[in-house]
Amino acid sequence: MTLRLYDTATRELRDFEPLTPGRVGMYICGLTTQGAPHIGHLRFAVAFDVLRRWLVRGHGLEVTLVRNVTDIDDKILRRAADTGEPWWALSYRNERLTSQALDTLGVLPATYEPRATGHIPEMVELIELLVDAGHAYPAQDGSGDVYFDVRSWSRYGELSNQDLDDMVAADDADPRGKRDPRDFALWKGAKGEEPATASWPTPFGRGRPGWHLECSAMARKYLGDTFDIHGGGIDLRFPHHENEQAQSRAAGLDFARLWMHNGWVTVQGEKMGKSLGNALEVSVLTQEHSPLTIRYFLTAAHYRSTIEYHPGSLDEAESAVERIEGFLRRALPGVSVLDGDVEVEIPHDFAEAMNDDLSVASALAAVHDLVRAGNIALDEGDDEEAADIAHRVVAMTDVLGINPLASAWTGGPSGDDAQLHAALDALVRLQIETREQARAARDFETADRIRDALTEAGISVADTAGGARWTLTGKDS
RNA sequence: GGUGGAGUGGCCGAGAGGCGAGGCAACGGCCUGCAAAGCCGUCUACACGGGUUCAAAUCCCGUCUCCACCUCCA
Repeated sequence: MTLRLYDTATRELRDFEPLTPGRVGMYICGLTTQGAPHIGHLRFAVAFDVLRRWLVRGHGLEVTLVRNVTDIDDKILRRAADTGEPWWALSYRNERLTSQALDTLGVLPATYEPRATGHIPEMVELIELLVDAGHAYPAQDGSGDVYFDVRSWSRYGELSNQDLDDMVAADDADPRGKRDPRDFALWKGAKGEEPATASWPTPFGRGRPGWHLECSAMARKYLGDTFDIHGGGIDLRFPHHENEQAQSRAAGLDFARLWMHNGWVTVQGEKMGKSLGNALEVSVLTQEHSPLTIRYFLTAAHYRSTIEYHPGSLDEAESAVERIEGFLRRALPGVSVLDGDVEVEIPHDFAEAMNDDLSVASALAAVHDLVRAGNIALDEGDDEEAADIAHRVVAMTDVLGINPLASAWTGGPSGDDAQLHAALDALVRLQIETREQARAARDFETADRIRDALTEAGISVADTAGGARWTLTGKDS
């Protein structure tokens, strides 16, 4: 089956064919280090994590995923100056926060995460290519800036389908030294008020990278002059990605073959912003909801759609997750951790949905349909069929990164957690045994008292045909 | 002004000419000592106005509303 993906550049679905058979090179932008990330910032990583998993699991491809870290820019320098913290400390602190948040959400690690500041020579090389080709020039005002000459590149605007003459120049753009106000900085000359640590020596003088150049340079270094997929948030389409593509192509590189952009997380219809951002940091949300619930919420809609966040969104996601997990726990008693098994066949309707530009919502419908079928099998006492279905559900949810039995959420079968769980299990079983005896004697008062006490302690007990089953739900439930 | 996208049942959210996606919530039933879970059923929706068609949420024309980007935003 062919994977079809929507290409922002051509605005149509295209059959995906890797440049090199069996291998895929992906570059995704967006890991911000200006501040702590909220779930809106993390959506791109979740969206492309699903793509990456499907390329591997559904198509047997070997994926090289490069996720850049733009660890220096105007905003970082400004914020650092405001607080007195060194810019590199601020940037690294936020990079670590973001990495932790991604780990929490079960996003698989990138193959590599290059930092802009570690690739100055590669950028210089690219600038020299552009200057030699007549597509870039040093600022005429002696500022040390080097600009890309948009008028020299007739294909400028091809990614975002815009005509240069229709663009509105930014009000705050400083036209000094530029041939055209829309020219953008490849390199920024050092300014007196900026810290010495924020500049590097180059043939054009001391300075620091412009915003877009690092991606062109790093994608080229790790993925080659041409690579398969470039992704990021829809807001990056212009100017960031347009400029990346312009400078790379003007330098004679083919650059990305397919562009993918994810939609927003909105709150009351508006792009999630700083004012709400603090309340929606992963570390805050995990106080009320499991990481899996948050991941489910971010995964469940199509990657190009906006996701509307409202109070209650995560409660709904939690119910859906519990439905899937509840089935797996019943169908696979005694199995506490189960990662996807490549031997298990992925159902066709699921695969077709995923191949249709990652139609996750349809794929999830396939999951839920199968969960229902599995629950029916359990009701009918067909444990073998139920277990078989459960393995398929694990395989499907694993592709989406929302497998409730994945070791990513449980921390694995070994270690302190496992020991604690085993100890707790022994204690709870004693209680359940006492309760069973009471129930057998029709002493429901005692039975309910035991169940209530366990519930109070955050342990829920449910009677099933196969005996009582307990789960740790926390004191809220 | 330019570019891209959206408006679907109580809520979230798919679909893109003809079989009621799915989830959440609610209500009724089955099961259960009770509960939880599960299963069955109910709630038959596509911004508005025209048009094309045997058939339109889906195609065409027009209108309204909303969101995003237009040079350092996931």
